[in-house]
Amino acid sequence: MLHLGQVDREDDKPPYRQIADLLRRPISTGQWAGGDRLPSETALVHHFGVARMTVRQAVQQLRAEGLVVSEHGRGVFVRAASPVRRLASDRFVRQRLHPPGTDAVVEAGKAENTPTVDRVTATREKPNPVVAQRLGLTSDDDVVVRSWRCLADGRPIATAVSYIPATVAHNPTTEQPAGPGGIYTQLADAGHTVERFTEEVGARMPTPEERRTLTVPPGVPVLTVLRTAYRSDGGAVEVRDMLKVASAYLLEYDYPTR
Amino acid sequence: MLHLGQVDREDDKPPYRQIADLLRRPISTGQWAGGDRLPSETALVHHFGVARMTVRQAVQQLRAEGLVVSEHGRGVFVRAASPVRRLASDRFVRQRLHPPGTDAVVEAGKAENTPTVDRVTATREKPNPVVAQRLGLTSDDDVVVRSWRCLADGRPIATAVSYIPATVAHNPTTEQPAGPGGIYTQLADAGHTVERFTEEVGARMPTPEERRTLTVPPGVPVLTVLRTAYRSDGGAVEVRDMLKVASAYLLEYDYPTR
DNA sequence: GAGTGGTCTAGACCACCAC
DNA sequence: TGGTGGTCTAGACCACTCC
Repeated sequence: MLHLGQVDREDDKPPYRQIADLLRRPISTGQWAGGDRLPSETALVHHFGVARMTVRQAVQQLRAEGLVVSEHGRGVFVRAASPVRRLASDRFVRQRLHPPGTDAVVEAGKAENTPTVDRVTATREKPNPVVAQRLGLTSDDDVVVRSWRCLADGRPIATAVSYIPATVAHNPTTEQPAGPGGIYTQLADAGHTVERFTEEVGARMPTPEERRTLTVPPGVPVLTVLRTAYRSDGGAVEVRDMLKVASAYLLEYDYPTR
Repeated sequence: MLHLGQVDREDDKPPYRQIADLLRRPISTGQWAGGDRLPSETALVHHFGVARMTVRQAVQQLRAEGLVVSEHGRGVFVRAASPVRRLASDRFVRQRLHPPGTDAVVEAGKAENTPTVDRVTATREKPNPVVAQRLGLTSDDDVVVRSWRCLADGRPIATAVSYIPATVAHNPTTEQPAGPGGIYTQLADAGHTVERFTEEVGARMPTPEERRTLTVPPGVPVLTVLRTAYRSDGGAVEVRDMLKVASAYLLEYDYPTR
């Protein structure tokens, strides 16, 4: 237990908040490092002299902040400060466009991250209003829809859904579930060289289903990235809807003043 | 109450999750619109035939997802889908640099948002390691630190801290707490015309203190934006550390393929 | 089997809000 | 004043993990 303080029943702040504060301190100072186990709930109950629900509420608070993760039957653990992946937009695109090979993500961090892709699907559908608007289509046109999931070292870190007008993607090579790596290259081969991207970046909490798909612990938000790719004539050739586990990504952008 | 289903005690899924699912449905379908009040806890207790703590756990789940907010003594309300602000990076910069006047943020949404700034501070400090590295300084150099808080219609939506080398900012005009609007203009006047920016964008849950400063309800993450401004000679003239309420922002970037 | 967290119950008192 | 959510208690049983 070490030096954890005590709850002050005179204080206005409710006990569960005080306990959360007391637990947060050794975490933020690094006394408890990533991976360390917190004292068990029963230990905390005895130490603070409160009911178990009160301790649980404090821990729940820390979970919501993303500071700890609890594992059923094992304990509550300080979340390891996850190595941040960098997605350098420009290099990212260059690598994707020039060597047709390598896919996924360029990262500046440790090289042991092995990016893989699974859950690849490819269908032909009518576009939803947002996609239709961005691609300059009507709801009668067809779009080729591809989706996949990105993993690093086998752990899911992102999902993506790509929409391409059927008039652009009717080329058989792009019709196959080609994986994310080659889409822009294939578009270029088909005469649709991408010249410019826009990205709209936001963040929110994942839905329970997204949490399952990405296996993110509670308290970690997702970055939402909606990318549109344009040809030099200004026509949009792809809309890509991406969801990235926030703790695994740092998006990098570089732009001139004018 | 309408058509809310019932809990299936045979189901593996614990009752509180089932209840959360049942409550989520009318919210996501729009049957309960933003601002609508959910049935009271006691009503839900009677309807589902469970203990109050079980209902509270379900509601807590929805709160963590940011779907609802609870107000002490009034009820639990569906969160209004907040009007999204757009920060168009390029226009944003152009407006700031050319007409020295207008500050804050360019937004494409409704025009009734009146951006204001408060809690402006300006000090002179030694840089922390991250800032020193980015500005190419040592920990012995001085930086001029400015911080402020951005509000829209009086509601806090972002905080920012700006670091400028004292050698750049020693000009008295930039020494004053000038507010965020004019910094780049003032730098240009002082001969440090900014040519290029990089931004690193991430997301995380706010700390309790950040929650207080930004008055964000639980369940809403913050976007972290670290911007570095460069002169044409490649020298960094400013590092700006920004925190934006995720539900109020959509960051927009536009970049070419190469 | 012992220890852990996950879930649930049936109460209790309090603070806040609207009427 | 009555209804709302906020907090707390003192139990209970379960599922999971590790030995």
